[in-house]
Amino acid sequence: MQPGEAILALGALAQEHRLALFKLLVRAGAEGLPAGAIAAELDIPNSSLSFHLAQLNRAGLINQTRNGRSLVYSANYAGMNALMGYLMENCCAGSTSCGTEASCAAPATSSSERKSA
Amino acid sequence: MQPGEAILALGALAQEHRLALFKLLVRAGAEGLPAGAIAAELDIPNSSLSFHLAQLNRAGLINQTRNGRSLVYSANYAGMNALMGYLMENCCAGSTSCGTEASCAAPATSSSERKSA
DNA sequence: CGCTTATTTCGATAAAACTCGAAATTAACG
DNA sequence: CGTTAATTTCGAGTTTTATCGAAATAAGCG
Repeated sequence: MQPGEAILALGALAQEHRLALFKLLVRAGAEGLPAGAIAAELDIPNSSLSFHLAQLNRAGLINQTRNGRSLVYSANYAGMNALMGYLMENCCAGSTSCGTEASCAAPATSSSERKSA
Repeated sequence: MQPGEAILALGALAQEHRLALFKLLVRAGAEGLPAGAIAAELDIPNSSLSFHLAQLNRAGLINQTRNGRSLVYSANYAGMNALMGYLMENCCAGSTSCGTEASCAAPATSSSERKSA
């Protein structure tokens, strides 16, 4: 993951309605929810919701599929996990004493990401 | 963690310079780095850096201590982990089949959850 | 096929965030 | 205690982001 992608994802989540929306989809699981149901649940005008859905989608945090007339959105767990890994990579510069101190609790996979992941 | 806190933290990280700054501190580990060294490393004017440091500090993502004349900043790993846990809490509404599918890979500890799931 | 419904795009407005030089502050050092 | 070094606050200009109604699009349904 590159800095620009992480900023896109973080910025997508750093907004009241979008955070509520993402967490709603996280709770909903793989089935996801149609846009209309989300708008009703969050009490947001359709046009505003569409804007926010586009942001989350562009950031790779949600997926879109069609079911009949409805567009169904679901959380992209892989994207989320990639983001979290990126934030903690190279924690403490990989020092071994770090993970043992309840810091760097995240998986210190480091894995030296390829540039073109 | 409450939504407002999460938004503050996510917004703090959703910015080019602040993300670079945070990751710099994550790499630096518990020792941290003085403000001046950070400004030099990131090539940001002192006044701009101060603005960004304040944002990260307010979001609970970094700590500040004094060492001689320098103010030393370090990553707050606990704050970071709290944020990541919040984002994935109630993943798939707690269904057991979820964690096994490479979704919800984050620890579904739901440790500090109160009643309000 | 046309009709219906779900969702997105457009446009204008309002609000918030970023930048950075200069001045002010703060604390250590001699 | 004055001086100096490190950092923050202030102010003004620029850029980005959020909001939402109305109109347009797209796709299923009968």
